[in-house]
Amino acid sequence: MFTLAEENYLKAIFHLENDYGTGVSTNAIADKMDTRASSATDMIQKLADKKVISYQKYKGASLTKKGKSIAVNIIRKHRLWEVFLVEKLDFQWDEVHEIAEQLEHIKSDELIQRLDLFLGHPDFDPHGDPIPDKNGYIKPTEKKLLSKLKKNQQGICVGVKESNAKFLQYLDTRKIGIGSSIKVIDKEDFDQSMTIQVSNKQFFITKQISENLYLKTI
Amino acid sequence: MFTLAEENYLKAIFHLENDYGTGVSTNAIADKMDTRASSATDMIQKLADKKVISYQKYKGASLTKKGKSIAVNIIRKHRLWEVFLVEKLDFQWDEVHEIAEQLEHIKSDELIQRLDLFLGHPDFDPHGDPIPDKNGYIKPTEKKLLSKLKKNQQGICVGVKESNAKFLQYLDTRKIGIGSSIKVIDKEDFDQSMTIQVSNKQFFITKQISENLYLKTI
DNA sequence: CTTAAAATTTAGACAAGCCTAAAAAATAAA
DNA sequence: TTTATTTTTTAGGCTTGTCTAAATTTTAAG
Repeated sequence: MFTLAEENYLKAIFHLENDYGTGVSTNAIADKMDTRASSATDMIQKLADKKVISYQKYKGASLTKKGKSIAVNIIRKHRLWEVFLVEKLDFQWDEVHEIAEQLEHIKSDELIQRLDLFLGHPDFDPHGDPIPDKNGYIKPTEKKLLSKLKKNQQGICVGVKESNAKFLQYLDTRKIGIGSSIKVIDKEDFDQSMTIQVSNKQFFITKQISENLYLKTI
Repeated sequence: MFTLAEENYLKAIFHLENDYGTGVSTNAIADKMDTRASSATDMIQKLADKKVISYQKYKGASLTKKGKSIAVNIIRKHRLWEVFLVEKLDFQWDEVHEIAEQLEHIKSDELIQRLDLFLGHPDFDPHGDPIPDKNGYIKPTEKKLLSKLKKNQQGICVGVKESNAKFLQYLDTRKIGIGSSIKVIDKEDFDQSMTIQVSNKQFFITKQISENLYLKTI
């Protein structure tokens, strides 16, 4: 069995490997976990002892098959709970992360199986991230950053890159959410700013915004 | 803020005070927490420092107003989650305790408020125990042990005293659950055994059983 | 009322998970 | 390639919550 801290480290390493490739540095882990490098080293050594990461001194860490399976399962739980919070308890999508961080550590396979059924086996969480199935399979999604789209291209919003509350609240004021259809009306070359259309309304966004919105292009 | 261990001790002390009156002994707490008396002493001292119990060396402990409010809130969360598990996820009432033990420690007032609403503000959990309201008020219930009933008296099953899985499973085989109507057909004075009737079927039970079933008498 | 037994507390240790400070290794710069 | 800088690890400590063993207090028994 794994402790809460161990689970959180495994999750962090998974996300880091996903975002920046295999072989995660001690500092990167410490950073993600908001802790010191020495603490990260301690935990890395413990996780290596438990065979959930492979690790050589000074060479960084990466998840073993077993470690990855544990991490993916935690992510599955996290995302299912987020769906529950938004769909059933009417939370806003920018309010659920912290609570799901707690709920993801509840230990009961039966619970997650039933929750999944109760929610109708959802494929995506409220941020548009795919929910791994019970075997840990993650459906590959072809999502593009809005900033990659050219003039007149369009797509469906499936998620955000940075999910800090301020940004999500900004999106809410513009009525942009998962499922919103977004079309690029115009794009300025020199600063990458865009005019976009969302459900009949057009407005202007900066590069900062377009680089943090994922679309599934049609 | 209180740690998981602290919350569990507070809950244990609450239940002990409820069942056996005020001023709970160190041994009783250690027993309930399945730990050693010395460990209980340590925690008792810490909780006294935090003003959530009042305590004098060698004299036992009891919850302060603040401590009681924390304990009741945990119990509220526990029982709401139990309702969720049974009503929404179709768990059996004997399967939910362990999971609720974990869920009760999730920290979010907003979550519990919304869960309560989602469940329709239930008054009782699946074991027939009352759910404290958000102010900590517990509706007083007049429940009697089945063993206290005389021949020909009857009542509605509202809960169990000991809720270990084996006992609950026994009840299931006899189709006894919350809401079951139970009538005492006959009672033996010498060993307190009874013949009872549950939905047209009569059967024989020992004192052990009748002392662990709570009925709301009509 | 004095002693024996039981209950409780204290003392000292240990694992988990964190910290700071210092040492060692790897990488970058001159 | 030698030095300086950054990264990583080690060493030693701290807190939480647990333990055993020993000391103390309370309660029960004679």
